[in-house]
Amino acid sequence: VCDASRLSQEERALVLRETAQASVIVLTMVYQDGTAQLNAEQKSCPPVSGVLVLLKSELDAMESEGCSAGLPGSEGSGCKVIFLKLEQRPAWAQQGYRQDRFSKEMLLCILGSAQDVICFKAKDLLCTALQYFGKEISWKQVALCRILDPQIAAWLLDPADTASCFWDLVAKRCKTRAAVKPCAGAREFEQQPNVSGSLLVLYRLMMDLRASLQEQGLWKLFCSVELRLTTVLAVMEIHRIHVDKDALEKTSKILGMKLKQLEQEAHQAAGQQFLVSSSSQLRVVLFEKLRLHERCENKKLPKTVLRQQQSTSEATLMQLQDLHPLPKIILEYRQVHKIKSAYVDGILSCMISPFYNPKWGNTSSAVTGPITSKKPNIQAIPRQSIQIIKKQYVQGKEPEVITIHPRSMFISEEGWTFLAADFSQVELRLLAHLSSDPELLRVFQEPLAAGDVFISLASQWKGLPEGKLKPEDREQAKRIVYSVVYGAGKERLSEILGLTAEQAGQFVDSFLQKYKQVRAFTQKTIQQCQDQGCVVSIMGRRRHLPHILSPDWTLRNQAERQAVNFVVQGSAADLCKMAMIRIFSHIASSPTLTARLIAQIHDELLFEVEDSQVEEFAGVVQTTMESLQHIDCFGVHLKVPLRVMLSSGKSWGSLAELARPRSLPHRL
DNA sequence: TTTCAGACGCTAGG
DNA sequence: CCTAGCGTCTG
Repeated sequence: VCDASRLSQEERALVLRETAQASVIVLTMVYQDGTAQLNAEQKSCPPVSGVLVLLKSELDAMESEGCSAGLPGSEGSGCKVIFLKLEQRPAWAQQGYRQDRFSKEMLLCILGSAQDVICFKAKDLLCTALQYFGKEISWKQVALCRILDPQIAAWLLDPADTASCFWDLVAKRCKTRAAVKPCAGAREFEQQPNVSGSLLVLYRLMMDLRASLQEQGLWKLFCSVELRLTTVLAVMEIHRIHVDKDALEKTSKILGMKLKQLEQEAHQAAGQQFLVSSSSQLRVVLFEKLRLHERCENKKLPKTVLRQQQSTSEATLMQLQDLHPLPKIILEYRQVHKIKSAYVDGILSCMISPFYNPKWGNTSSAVTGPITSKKPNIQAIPRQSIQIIKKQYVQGKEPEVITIHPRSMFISEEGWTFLAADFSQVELRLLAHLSSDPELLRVFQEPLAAGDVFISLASQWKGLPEGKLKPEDREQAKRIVYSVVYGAGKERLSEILGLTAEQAGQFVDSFLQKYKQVRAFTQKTIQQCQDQGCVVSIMGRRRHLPHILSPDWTLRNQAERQAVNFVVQGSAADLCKMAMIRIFSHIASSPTLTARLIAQIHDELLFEVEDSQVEEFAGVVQTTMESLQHIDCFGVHLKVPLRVMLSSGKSWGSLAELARPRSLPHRL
């Protein structure tokens, strides 16, 4: 290993030339505690010390076949390992800029081109690199980079096996492993300080994974979706969102007071002290002390899944609220408590600097394929605001009503605007496409599709004109549709709808009667899963469901629902990922556009756009997203058009719908 | 006796 | 159906 800081000017130039010409580059980050990205799962991420770069100038087929002796220490010809020191220094201390500059130059050389690079946990590396570059280099300069990440490759091969550490992956996926380390256990090998040897193993691992991906026809999906998404996510993660910290702190206090007040009310209603947030204590009060369940024997109260006890869930409390004041109080308590703990205090604890900036992590490893957000979970921040009535104890003052909306705490920067683009009813549209149900297709294909889909669906289903429908009809139609999409049974639906299982079952039946092909699609999917052991999404993503043939009725039924659910949800995830990539590329290749992707809330993309570019960019987003009806390279041709709703505003909580540009008619 | 990880319950999002 | 995350309760 050669330390870049010890190289002479001439040697550095040579290394840069070699980098540009290298056939393969393998990278890993090294942390200040001496561990690397390849070491076992680290809980806390220690500060970065640098990057190890392995340059491989010639791609010898022999080696990847496993024919060479290939002991980790004795790299064959054409290999060079360089250590790049990466240290964040305060701006005033940038004196050692020479070495600094070389590291940056080198990294840019590696990440700025489109050559193949291999890195385990590529997104982390990209994030640190981007942060290291700071403002000197625009993210657009690394927008084209392609980092092959074995973790993602393995996940694509089998989404079920949870993200394992590097050495587990090697053990599981490396066919040439025997040649690499004849008898040593992974642990022992891991202890070895020979990181450059590990880099060679990393290279082999990726080659083997590539072979598996190619065998299974997943290579294209890997390269043109997952790989490119890594960059999109890294750039998104670097961007910081402005949060109104003062307002958050203020609401935290208000909510705290409200909780105390509700707690007292609950104690009073119950006639005793108890821990309101504890479901087990609440169970005792509701069913042993007050015996409320005896007063509603006609209704079936839900039980907890594992212990078959009386549940205290929302569904139960809703049914009990006419019998006693307590359930209502608990419901409100829980709602307020949830908002306070997860979305106000939770966000506050995620903020780093005293002023603002929440950071959001993003992993690409969930079973169904969608991206998920963490710390805070931006995807689960309540859509609607809640009303809080603050009692005034000062004489003569009216009770004050306060609205609390966690989303409105997210504010755009000065001179910038939030733009949200929402794929309307993607899942339902996909269901229409996948099932080819004529009635369902008609809902979307008719020119009147400009209206509310659920209203037309409800009217079609119930045989009533749209004007005669009540809002409940729409809501019911929506819930039934999604429970069918999600594969929920009638028991589950009855809970959601607050009806008996029989009634719910009737609804589902009458729905499936009207849309016959939907049931056919469900059965076809299950059949396919039974035949092949897996189901496939619209762009070729797979999920293996071994339980589909299980003799256990519960397991098999679950697998059947998962199969159907995966095809619809997984395909929706595909479309959203594709949308992110396309829009990202568009911005990256535009010299003027500066819009940044901030968050993805499943079927909604949230951008921060310079005020002057909102109109132009809105057009780009809409055309790009709606054009995903046809994705030629994946053979995707949806039978229904895709619709995108746009809205914009200065805060995430107050977005106003944007008029649809004239140039984009409702239908082509 | 105290502490802490893991199981369980609930609910926000889609 | 599948996420994340907060809170109790248990051993």
